Amino acid sequence: MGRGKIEIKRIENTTNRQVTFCKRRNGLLKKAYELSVLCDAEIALVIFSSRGRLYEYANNSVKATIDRYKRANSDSSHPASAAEANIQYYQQEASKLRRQIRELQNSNRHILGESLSSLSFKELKNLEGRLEKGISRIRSKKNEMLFAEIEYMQKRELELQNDNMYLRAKIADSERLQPQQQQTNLMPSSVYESMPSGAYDRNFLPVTLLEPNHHYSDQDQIALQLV
Amino acid sequence: MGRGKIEIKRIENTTNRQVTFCKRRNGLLKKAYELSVLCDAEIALVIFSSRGRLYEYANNSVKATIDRYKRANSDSSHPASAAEANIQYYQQEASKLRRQIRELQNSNRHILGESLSSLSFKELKNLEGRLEKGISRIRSKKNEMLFAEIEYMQKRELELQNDNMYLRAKIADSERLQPQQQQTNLMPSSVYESMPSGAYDRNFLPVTLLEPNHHYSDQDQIALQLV
DNA sequence: AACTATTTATAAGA
DNA sequence: TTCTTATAAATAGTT
Repeated sequence: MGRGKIEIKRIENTTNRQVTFCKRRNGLLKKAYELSVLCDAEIALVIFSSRGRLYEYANNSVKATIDRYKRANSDSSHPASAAEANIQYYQQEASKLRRQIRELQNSNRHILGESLSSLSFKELKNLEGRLEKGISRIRSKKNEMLFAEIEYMQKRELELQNDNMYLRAKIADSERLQPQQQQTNLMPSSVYESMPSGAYDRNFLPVTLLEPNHHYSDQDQIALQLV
Repeated sequence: MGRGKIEIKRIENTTNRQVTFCKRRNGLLKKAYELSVLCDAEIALVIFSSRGRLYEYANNSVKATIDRYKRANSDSSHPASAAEANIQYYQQEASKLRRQIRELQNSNRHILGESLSSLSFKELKNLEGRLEKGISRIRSKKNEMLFAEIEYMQKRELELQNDNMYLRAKIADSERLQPQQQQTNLMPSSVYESMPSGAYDRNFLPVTLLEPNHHYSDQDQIALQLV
């Protein structure tokens, strides 16, 4: 594969041999990986370069696969030791778990509209239905959060109005008791009086976005635009 | 490398997976051989198919190379017994896999609109977007299948019409040659003549639902109502 | 480390 | 399974 064809025999030129080793080693490792994934095979690959450097690939672990190799070669005759039995157990466990993961990943992919080719029309229709239900639940949840936030803000508004009234009453009192003092700016006109109150007829509402498990203080407010 | 590109993920279709395994296994063994010869490397390759069959390649011997591998790995760290190391490895592996499963299950649940309480508003919005994309992909796929089916039916209709014309011509011929015989019912009026032909102005169309990887015969047709 | 002309591998179909 | 063929991927030789 390349500019020219080469015979399969030892490459005598050292540099050339090293470069080719590097390229083909990577190729081989990649192919081993692909085979293991595509075909669900257990693979162990150990490579020593001519200068003794070690490279390896294994989808499980080289040791585990080699153990299995030894067992497979030993004719299944002699009884497995306790340790081996243990290892077998864990290997089975792991492969069960991997299968489960594959299934979940598939289902996840399907739900997000990927790898759909393997599905039948009926399955697609089913999936569509489930997605629609999911999306509507998510929207409900969003709405719920928004309304909770609005409610919170309305309560807060009332509190502030009450405080406000109380403060103004207090100021009015103090004016009555000491009318000779200058008090021009002590009683600002309230924002709440200069616009129609009540949240329902607002088109835009800055709300604090409630974060779950977050303790609120007046400092950390986030403006959120209702869409 | 082939008629189409494939994703590197487990091939779900069993036959397909086995065929691919056979081809790629041979490819991998060949590559391992070539690397060992070209670059004077020591290689051991062990492959277990998903059904447990063993394939191997080694230029020296698997055991010798594995021994060298063990020696190469054993300096530096203290030599825990192979069995112990294995068990540790698998225990870690299993717990990693279980965590992964939990995460996937969570994500799956969220996608279907369950267990939403732990999500923030922003995460919900994000999720909504992904679901919308997913649903639109699913709908595209459904449409694609329906259109493919319609196209197939249109082709089939044309074929049948042609056959029909051919048969009627033949009957007409035979009538001309043997006008003395009774032939009252030999030439039925065609369905295709008694209704406006062409699929475009139909509101309802019975279609065969193409199932992927299914070999079609005229026997297994499924009526599908277009919605 | 890139680049590319070729060779190889292989996916899909028969 | 095995063969064929169109296409994707790997890589030999070069810069």
